[in-house]
Amino acid sequence: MQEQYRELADGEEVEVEVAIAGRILTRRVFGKLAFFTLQDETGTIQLYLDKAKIEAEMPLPDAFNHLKQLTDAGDILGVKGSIKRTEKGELSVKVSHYSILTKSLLPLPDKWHGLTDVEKRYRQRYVDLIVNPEVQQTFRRRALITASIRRMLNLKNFIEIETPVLQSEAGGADARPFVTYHNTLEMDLYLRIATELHLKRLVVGGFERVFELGRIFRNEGVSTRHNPEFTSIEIYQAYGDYKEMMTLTEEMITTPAQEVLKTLQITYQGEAIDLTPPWRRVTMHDLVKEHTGLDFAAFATLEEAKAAAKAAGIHGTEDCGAIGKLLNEVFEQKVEATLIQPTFVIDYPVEISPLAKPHRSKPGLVERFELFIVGRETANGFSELTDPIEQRERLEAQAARKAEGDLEAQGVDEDFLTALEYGMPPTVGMGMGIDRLVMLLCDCASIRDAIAFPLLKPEVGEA
RNA sequence: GGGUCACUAACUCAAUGGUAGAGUACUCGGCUUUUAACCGAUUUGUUCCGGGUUCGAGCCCCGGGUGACCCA
Repeated sequence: MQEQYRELADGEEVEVEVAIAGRILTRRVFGKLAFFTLQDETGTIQLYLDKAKIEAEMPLPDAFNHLKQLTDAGDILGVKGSIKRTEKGELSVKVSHYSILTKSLLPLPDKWHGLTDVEKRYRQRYVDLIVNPEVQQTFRRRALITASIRRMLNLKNFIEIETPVLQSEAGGADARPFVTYHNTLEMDLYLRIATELHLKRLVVGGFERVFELGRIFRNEGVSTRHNPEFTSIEIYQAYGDYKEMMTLTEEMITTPAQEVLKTLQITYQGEAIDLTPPWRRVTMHDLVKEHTGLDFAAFATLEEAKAAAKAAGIHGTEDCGAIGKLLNEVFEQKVEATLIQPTFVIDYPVEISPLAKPHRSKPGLVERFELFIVGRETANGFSELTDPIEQRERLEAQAARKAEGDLEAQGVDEDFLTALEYGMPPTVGMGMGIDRLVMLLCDCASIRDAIAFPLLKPEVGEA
């Protein structure tokens, strides 16, 4: 409505009948005249409430005083009237009829300072949404972003299939699962920690382009970048390789950026980010060399590499039992935080990539990429291991760690191995955290600003 | 897991170890062009919880809770 009557001059009126409803945000009341600010989903508009007009039009005696006395900020009001831009330039609905639709029993937070207590904003998100319009905008954008990704993938003939949340074996990632119990089956079930193993079953079944955008659960701590339930997208493409998947990953971020933000030049926490593709693709070896001078291709032994890394100021080198792990350690300590602009780090050591297929030409490496933006891992993809025998060995190694007490290790998913034994086509897969993507595109400092109802401990005396 | 900080009225915030306060909101009165309207009046409390020190604790000490930030 603000848009529709943009051209209306100050003091000018239009004889149309409009009807709107919304929440009263502020009230400015005089003897025989009042101004309310009304908010609905699309924005705010002023109500011009003239005693003479209302009482001429409404049958209720003393209608104006009723309105003055019975309404508070926070109430939901429906009105009919005409359009007028006031002498002070504020577009208003000149009210002829009103109806109090819902009474608010609790007062709204301070109209000037608003609700700033972070804890209260998360605990009572409904109040946060009423008084902080930018919060609504984030969740509106989040919905548009996921819709955009789905639309784009559907156009490329990817289909979304929902896979089980309740699983008898939680696999596909290294993480502690949530455990629950099925009463009639008398068995423990786990909430999924990834969608990977079921989506791969679908690839075996003949779905060549499949994805799922959905909630997964990991039984871990809470921080500005972690919420125990979060949303991921995993996507699998048969007969594709990691280079194609990198291009698709670019599109999965630039498409929503372009459609929702209308730009590829974004700002995250004051840092300018250019999303214009193609993004830099660089090997982990080259990046480490670039930032530290260490050339891991030149080291003949683990001991030699450790000594060099230690000299370069890397800590925790003793825990690295393989050259690949050491390389990754150096990468994490010296390179990761510097990758502000979108960068695909490629060709990972096999030691830290248990589910990825060996590199076609570089021994000891796998065809894997991770996407970094603002120093954070944003996506992870690789050509999938399809060999059922090797997969069994790797899962059994995991199960052994689990038996030794590693709570994040996976068990053996026998049915998944059976699926692989029927034969899985060469496939590339990719996973991306939707909450972190929303954080990036909506400039959220905390993951809690990208999740409507983040997990909080109950307050004492509550619940 | 470790460290730092915060928690006082519905909201935003004050209060040297000495009577718990202001603004907003709410309630009442006045006002026909406001934009945090204004003017006047009234009211608003488990100072996060539990101990301790003290003649006296919102403030100091110990323990706990919730949250924020940083680190691992």
